[in-house]
Amino acid sequence: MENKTERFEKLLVKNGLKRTAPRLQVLEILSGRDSATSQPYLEQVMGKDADRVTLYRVLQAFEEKGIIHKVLDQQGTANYAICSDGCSAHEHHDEHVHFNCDNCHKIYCLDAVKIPALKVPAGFKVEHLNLIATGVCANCADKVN
Amino acid sequence: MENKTERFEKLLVKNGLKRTAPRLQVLEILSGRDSATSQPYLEQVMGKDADRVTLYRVLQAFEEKGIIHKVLDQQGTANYAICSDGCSAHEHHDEHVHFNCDNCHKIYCLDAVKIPALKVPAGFKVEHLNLIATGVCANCADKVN
DNA sequence: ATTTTAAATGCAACTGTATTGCTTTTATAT
DNA sequence: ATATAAAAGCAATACAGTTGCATTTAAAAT
Repeated sequence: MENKTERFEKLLVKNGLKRTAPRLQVLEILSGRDSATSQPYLEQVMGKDADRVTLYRVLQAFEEKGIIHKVLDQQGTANYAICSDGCSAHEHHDEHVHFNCDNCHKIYCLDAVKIPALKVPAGFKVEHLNLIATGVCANCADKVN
Repeated sequence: MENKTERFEKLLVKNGLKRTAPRLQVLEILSGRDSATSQPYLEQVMGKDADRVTLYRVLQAFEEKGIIHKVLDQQGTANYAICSDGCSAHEHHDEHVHFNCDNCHKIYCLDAVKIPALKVPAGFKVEHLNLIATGVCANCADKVN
């Protein structure tokens, strides 16, 4: 079995992106997390390994190539999670529900929960659906009484 | 028939808020719009009639009293729209779908379109649902051919 | 009508997220 | 080994939103 770094390197090359240290490190971090990740978080854990601006640009490049997808938290901060298979630069297939925990503020991708189709008023043309549920996540259920 | 300003004044008093010029003016503006409104927009149209901070505080007070509800646009900026009847400080009943136009960037409240109930994984407890559809609105349909 | 007072406004400074322009470095192709 | 286009680094800036504090004012009390 090939190791993780090799997989990430192939992923970059496949998308026409150079194999650089900041990019590999971001992929490493994102893949090790169970919830969506923001630039400020990456900046904090990576310290001087990467410039603030580099992180923003890495995230933007990954999103454009369909490697990660963006979801805003309740403060309006962008958070990113690795896309499930089937996403590409041309088309994102990430129309699953996101869950925003009021307690720990993590954002989970509920990949199994799809967003139902919607009937909108005449004239409106829906391109994408974005459903964010807020509440208490499974990990916090105990702590919150 | 009582005039609009009288209605707004009663609305403020009913919610224990003083009848001030900035508040009345914000209600006036919000009621005259067909889409959700941001602080920066209010600041722009009101000019020196109200301080930036005052507008933020007015919007916050209105939201707490259930007079308006908040919806984030795709950039994460807060936008506000007047609540339909039935909202109060204790409970918001604004779980309708919001529509974010990719062309004019307006945010519409589709009051008629309710968010369907959702089945989430065990352990997660859903408190609120927030569904934003993006695409092209009825007004822009022609322009975008 | 005048005074009192709690609430609201205005102003200045600040925080945090994100972006832009430009220079330097580096991965990859030649 | 060299050339070059892409990426990273750095500085400055934009923009939404917040906080602390002094001043003003709506509404209540006298």
